Amino acid sequence: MGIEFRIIAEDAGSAARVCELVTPHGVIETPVFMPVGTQASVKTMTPEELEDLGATIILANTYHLYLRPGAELIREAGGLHRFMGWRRAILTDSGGYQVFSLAPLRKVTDEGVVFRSHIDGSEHLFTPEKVVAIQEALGSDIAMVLDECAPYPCGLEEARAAVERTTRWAEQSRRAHTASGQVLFGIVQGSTYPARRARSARELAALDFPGYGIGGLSVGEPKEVMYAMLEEVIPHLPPHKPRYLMGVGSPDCLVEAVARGVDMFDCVLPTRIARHGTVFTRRGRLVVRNAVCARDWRPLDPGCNCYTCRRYARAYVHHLLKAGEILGLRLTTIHNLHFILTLMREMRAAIRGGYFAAFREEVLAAGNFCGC
RNA sequence: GGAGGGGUUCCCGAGCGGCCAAAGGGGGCAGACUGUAAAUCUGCUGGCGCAGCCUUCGCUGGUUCAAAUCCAGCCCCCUCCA
Repeated sequence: MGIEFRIIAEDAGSAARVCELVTPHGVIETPVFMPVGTQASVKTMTPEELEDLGATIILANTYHLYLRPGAELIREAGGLHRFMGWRRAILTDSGGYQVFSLAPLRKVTDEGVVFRSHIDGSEHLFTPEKVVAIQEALGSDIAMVLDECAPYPCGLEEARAAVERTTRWAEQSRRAHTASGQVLFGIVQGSTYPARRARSARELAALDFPGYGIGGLSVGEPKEVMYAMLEEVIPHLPPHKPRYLMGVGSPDCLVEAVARGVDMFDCVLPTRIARHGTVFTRRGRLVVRNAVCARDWRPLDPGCNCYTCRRYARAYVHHLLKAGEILGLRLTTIHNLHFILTLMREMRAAIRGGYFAAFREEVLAAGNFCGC
């Protein structure tokens, strides 16, 4: 029940590395960014477009797919890949994040999480075992254990309870997981407490998962705190296993996390802000929705060779966005995913080529990408 | 020609003597967004030397301490009847 994970190159000046992760649906080069397709769809994108953009793995969500259309239906379809027409790899998140994002609609107990459906209000109990079973039915390549994602800020006692529960649930999940062709990752928690983080990492490492998620970060804490937590956690994780920083996202955070040894990422930021009218450029963020772009005939990011930038001016994309045209959402999404996926490709090349330090400086010089 | 109804801040539209610079939408302007309850959410939207003052509710006069609100005349618009 292992997973093939090879280290291809390591940066001399940091913990950054290039690896290959072998899945039943292709080999993934890391550091990798996984576009988020919560409901079996990366919003506005077709699978073909995602392939063209160079995505090798995407993310889907257990909680959402369980509620609609249901795990059984997806099993009937022949699994998530066939259901959605995506040939490459899929990672399913457990629903642990919904513990955080749907806080008003759920109750956490030692047994699991009871959610009141955000769709129809019905109650559903998610236990670690059940969440594993759902993901086995979905047939993703990588499944995640149910965890308790604590909010920020979070008191020490609350954080401690959440980690202990998460670790206990991880053990139960590990035992419950039987699917071949799918691997299950554990998740490190511990809020912003170094000792909790380190302990969580050690305990999970002892459970010998094929990979490790680092969760409960980028939930509102300062970036420096997030970086500090990574430095606390990663030394305790086995070097020959993939490390996945869950929910991160912005270009600067990506390089900084890679420099600290993270291999995998997912984030809604590029796709969400795209739909809301903001795009990434080499010089920072650009709000195409704003009036300055109304008569701007340049592409979103001069020098970018994505489909959008090759064909359209800011003025046109601005108009589409103002007019509420669906194409506008698609064009900005294509651009932002291209930007992030290209950033990751360049980062891998930089690590391999021995110039990661310079590359990192260059990305940080572009400024603050997530507005905080 | 006759009978009704109506003209409100960028647009639609409420208000029908003071609590009205005027509800609510829309539009506009800006902000937020990091394992997606998110094509969403938040703020601002007459001017100024801004705890106050000035200009604004078709136009012109008038009544009143006080009018977008009442009266008179005029100008437009809509519906119906001839």
